[in-house]
Amino acid sequence: MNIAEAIELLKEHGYKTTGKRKDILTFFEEADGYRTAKDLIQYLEESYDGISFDTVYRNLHLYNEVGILETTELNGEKHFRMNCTHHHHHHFICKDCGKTKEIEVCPMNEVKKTLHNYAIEDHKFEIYGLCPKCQLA
Amino acid sequence: MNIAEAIELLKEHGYKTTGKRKDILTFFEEADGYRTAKDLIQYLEESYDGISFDTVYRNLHLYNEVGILETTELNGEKHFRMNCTHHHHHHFICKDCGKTKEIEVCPMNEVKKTLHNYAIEDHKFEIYGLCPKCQLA
DNA sequence: TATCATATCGTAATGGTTACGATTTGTAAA
DNA sequence: TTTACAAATCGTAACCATTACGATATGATA
Repeated sequence: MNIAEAIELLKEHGYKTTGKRKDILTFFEEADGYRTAKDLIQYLEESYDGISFDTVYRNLHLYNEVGILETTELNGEKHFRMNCTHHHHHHFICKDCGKTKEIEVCPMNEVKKTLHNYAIEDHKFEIYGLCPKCQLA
Repeated sequence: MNIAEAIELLKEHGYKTTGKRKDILTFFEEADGYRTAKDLIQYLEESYDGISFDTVYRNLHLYNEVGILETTELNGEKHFRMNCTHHHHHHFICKDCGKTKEIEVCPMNEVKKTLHNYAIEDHKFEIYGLCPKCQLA
């Protein structure tokens, strides 16, 4: 998902294009990994003095709903990243910088065989640790 | 992990055995699935009027540290269950009742092959949905 | 049974998130 | 281009799970 696609998606859903919304997209495009609401607020405050929590959280939820962002919970805090739409995969997540590496392995087909009569709605497979760069730092 | 093992484990680590600590163990043994701090407080208040948050959370953390409980985060709230010590496995978790079913599949060996130079510290593989009982209810 | 480290209490503080009335601003129609 | 209005944002308070702390009570050991 890139910025142009995201703006198009918002328009399709009838949402307005505002400066802040564009800046939020820019932030996540540059981030290339998971970021928190706090990270985003810090970024936006450079351009907008006194940005409202309401604006930040409302847009994060909106973006998540329409599929621009995906989210995961780490240490009691929600983290967001640009959605990878192309195909199903999972992530290695660096605990230090938040950057992710795609993992192609998904064991769900195998798992489904062992879960007769269970209604599977969702699954989460994440690997945590330090990326090569952050090990050196 | 059963209650006797857990109490033994606490003693080994030099922690005292109190009525509340035993009751917390009873709660989780009967629970047979993931429960929140709130659930536990509700249970303890039946026997102890005005139980302190401090007591509840301190003991939950303690139990997690010594390996009596394992924990996961669902919907922004920490959930705890008795630790399954016997072997490495993952869980299907029912969104309704919190009960779990063990999943023997673990794709980490395969994943490790694709993560050269990454320092893997941890991983999470969980399946969410409704168990057979909760689908009927 | 005396001692003392540990456990608990009562409650306030913290941190992330949500909510809301008032105000501003894109957008599309006139 | 102006108007009209729904949507977006602001400023701030409330919410909820969790953490923290000084004072008090209580298991465990000697």
